[in-house]
Amino acid sequence: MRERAIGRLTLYRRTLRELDEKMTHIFSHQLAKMVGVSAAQLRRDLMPIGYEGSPNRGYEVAGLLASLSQHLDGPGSHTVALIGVGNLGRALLPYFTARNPHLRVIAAFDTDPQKIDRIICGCRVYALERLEEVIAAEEIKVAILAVPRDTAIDCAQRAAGAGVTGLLNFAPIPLEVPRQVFVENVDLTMALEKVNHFAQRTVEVREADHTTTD
Amino acid sequence: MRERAIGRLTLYRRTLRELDEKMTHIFSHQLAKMVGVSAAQLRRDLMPIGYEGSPNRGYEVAGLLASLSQHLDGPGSHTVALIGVGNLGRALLPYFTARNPHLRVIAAFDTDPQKIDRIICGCRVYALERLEEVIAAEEIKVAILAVPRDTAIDCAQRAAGAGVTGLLNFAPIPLEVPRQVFVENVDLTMALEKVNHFAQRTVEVREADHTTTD
DNA sequence: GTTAAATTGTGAATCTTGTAACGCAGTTCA
DNA sequence: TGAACTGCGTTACAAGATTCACAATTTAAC
Repeated sequence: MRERAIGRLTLYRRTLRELDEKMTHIFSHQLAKMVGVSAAQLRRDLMPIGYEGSPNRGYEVAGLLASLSQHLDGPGSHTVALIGVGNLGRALLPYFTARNPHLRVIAAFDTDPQKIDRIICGCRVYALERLEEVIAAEEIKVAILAVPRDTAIDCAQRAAGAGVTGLLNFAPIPLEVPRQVFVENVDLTMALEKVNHFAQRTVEVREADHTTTD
Repeated sequence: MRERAIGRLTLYRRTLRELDEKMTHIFSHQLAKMVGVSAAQLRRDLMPIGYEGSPNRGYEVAGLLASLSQHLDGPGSHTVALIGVGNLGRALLPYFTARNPHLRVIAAFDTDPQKIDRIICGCRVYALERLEEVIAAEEIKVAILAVPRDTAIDCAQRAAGAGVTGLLNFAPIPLEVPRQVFVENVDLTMALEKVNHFAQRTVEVREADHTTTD
């Protein structure tokens, strides 16, 4: 399925989870508004998962939820490793732990001896040398990469070699991994600079508007 | 200009900044590889900014850098506000401060009395009530929204009302702001779940491969 | 049982994004 | 000098995503 759509499916699921006890049915336009997409897009996204709503009653919340989860989660483990426990890593740990009980971060890795063997948010920090060992033993398939840029490529390759098939990469550098490994890049600096660009442009537009209407 | 392309322009600039002292010229395919895009796409992205490279010598690093910055940064202030100094906010502050000297986070806001008036990473934390006042006084145009979901919409509206025209939103909820305000949503939970989905799928594919080749 | 209202699922159209191809201009080397 | 490279800028094309529009369908009301 198309990548963007999968991302939105997770949003639908998250929203539905909160609705689950409040209502039994929901219309596409209602759910769409809560998530911030158009109703047409939501319906199109749902098409491939095969769950059908009924006209005049919409989707059954529980049923759609189950159907979404079945499609989103595979048969695998749903455990995650965090590589790099720096500033960002230490923030991501409680962030994900608090939000998603289904996806547990069960192992972290760092080179700092101060951090090794400590337990943060219920997650043990291992020495980076033990990356392959622990990932293989726990059969972890997903890793969050929050290491400095210079070590990112190496860490990614080692993780992939140990069996990881999905990477959430915060390092601003293209990773080099086998094609079957899925990589999602999150570049926060890029995002902020992009916002800045359009924010500045809006200032110009506003000023232009001002002068023309003046 | 197209939104995706602007994001890539920031990547080109960032990479060029590091190259600036190492080499005077660079070819499109070299820079493209460092950033992780195709050479054709890079050249295409550069088209609208009007900077011309020369065949057989490529682009002049310093010149392209200047041209990029001129197009990316507007005439405005280049200052940023951080709204919400929780786990994520406290991590983002040093993250952005360390990485981008051009884009300075100069004000943070929170409701926690413990944090108010403290200075973190050279950035003062104000009471949330003073949001409008400080943003207007400092003429801040860009804000990072790292508050709990329930307060995000309200904070966004207040920021927009005070003159902010660009928002980097980490709250997993659609904001309601005037159309001219640019919003970039970063949903970390969605990103991780997306990675998980494709990681699990890869496991299936691998197993399928295994059985067929077996 | 029939009608009316509302919503779904989906084909077609539109818009956006990425890729490939190609002419052109410098540069090098004979 | 000119012939052959090499890489740039641009245009044309393909792929992908989003929106539009509407027939089909279900329920509620009468």
